[in-house]
Amino acid sequence: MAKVDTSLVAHLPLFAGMTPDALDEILREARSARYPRNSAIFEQGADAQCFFLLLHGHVRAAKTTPAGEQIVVRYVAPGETFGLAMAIGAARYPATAMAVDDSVVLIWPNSAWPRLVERFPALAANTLQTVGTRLQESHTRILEMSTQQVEQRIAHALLRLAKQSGKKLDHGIEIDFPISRQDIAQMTGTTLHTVSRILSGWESQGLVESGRQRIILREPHKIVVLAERSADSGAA
Amino acid sequence: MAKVDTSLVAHLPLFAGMTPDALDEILREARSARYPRNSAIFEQGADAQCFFLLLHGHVRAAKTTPAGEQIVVRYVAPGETFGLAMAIGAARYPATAMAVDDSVVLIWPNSAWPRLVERFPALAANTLQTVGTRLQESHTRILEMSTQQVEQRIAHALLRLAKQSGKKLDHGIEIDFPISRQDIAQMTGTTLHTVSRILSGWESQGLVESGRQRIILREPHKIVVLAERSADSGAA
DNA sequence: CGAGTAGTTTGCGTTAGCGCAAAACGAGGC
DNA sequence: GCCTCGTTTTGCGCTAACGCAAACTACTCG
Repeated sequence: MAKVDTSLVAHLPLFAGMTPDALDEILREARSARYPRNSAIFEQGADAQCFFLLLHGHVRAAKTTPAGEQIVVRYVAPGETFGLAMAIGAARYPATAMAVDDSVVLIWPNSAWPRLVERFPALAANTLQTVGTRLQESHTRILEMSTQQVEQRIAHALLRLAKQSGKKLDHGIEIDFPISRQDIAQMTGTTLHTVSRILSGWESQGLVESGRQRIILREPHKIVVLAERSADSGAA
Repeated sequence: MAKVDTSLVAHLPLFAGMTPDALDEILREARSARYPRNSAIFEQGADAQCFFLLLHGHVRAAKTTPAGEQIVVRYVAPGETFGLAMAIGAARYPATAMAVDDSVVLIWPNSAWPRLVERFPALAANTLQTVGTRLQESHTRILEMSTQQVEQRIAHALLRLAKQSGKKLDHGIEIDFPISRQDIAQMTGTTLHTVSRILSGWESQGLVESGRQRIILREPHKIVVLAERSADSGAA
């Protein structure tokens, strides 16, 4: 098994406040794996046997209803953990994780978690912080879904993606992984039709440039205005 | 300051796996306080200086938009913690907490948290579990808001409240604290008008009995059916 | 290079649920 | 016992967004 270079991950929040030795010891318990684009990393409902740290690529976590409808829980960016079912006391994965781009991950067996936490309590504290942050983001999303209309929710979603995984171009910010209208719909609680209509509208106003699984924000500032305007303030 | 009886709280998930001595030491750092009905415990945006454990009563955590709209994040039941801003790395409270019934809480200064966690790592692990559970519930709520219609969401919300804070009566289950149509609307992402219409409908079918800030589920089983039926299956 | 497939756009009819407004109700205070 | 105020109910019109269907586009694979 190839050794993981500690310098690549030392700065991550997960490892905040740890000595190089500690980090080394933690990394020794992990193996790494590569998942090609569109391959599943784990399935919702499966026994949770590992937890993951994304090194390269992008992963989509999605939840499916009994009726087969899906929502996107989040997109995982490099440096973030996912599949923490065991840390939060779940025996099964509550969502499906799929690589949306060729991805490289570190994998720890869940059996290592209790031992690591005992030896390095900072691990639990750091994880608590990230889970807490996600909880807050979740609440923000609920607030948006309750109070804003679709156009604003889409604006917020794209801005968040741009912030998390945006690649600066000279003519705007490109979202750095393949994402479909359907995906955006599943992030915002709407339909791909409505997303398509709204993006078409924005495109004709020069706010975005978009194509097949590809979105470039050309006028991020104007999209911020869209996102923040309150329900009543109308169009031109 | 009155000493807190350890036997009342020893069984709580927060203190799982702790010795009586440890528990005693933790409780020594807390003070208790009483909040009358409809009084605020902390306000969204205020400096987070304490965290809380609810002993008696019920507390509503709500988030407000800049425009003044509110959503209910959750209702806190006795035995649950709230106001954990610091544990999850936030300097300010992300929501407002208000006692919906006369309530008694334990209060720790945030300054005690790092020390307690260092001395009792199980505290961080236990908190991680509860925060993780809340995160999952949050995701479930997003899933519901995205895929279900209002009637089903209300059904789910009431069933959850009944499970968490239901009082068994011989003719049904009563939700054990004052809750208005507006509150339910803010839990489900709809308006008090729509909630009122739907509850009226249920009342005339004998599914619930409800009045001013008071709801009794008369036919919980039939409400479960409502909650679970998929979008297409129509009415009689 | 050509067929097939997955993603996107767009038109059109429908509707769930909103928003306003007004009336009815009920609990608590004086 | 009467008045007041907050909650609930209900009618009515409206519209944002859905859902279906069909056309269009652009990768991918053979």
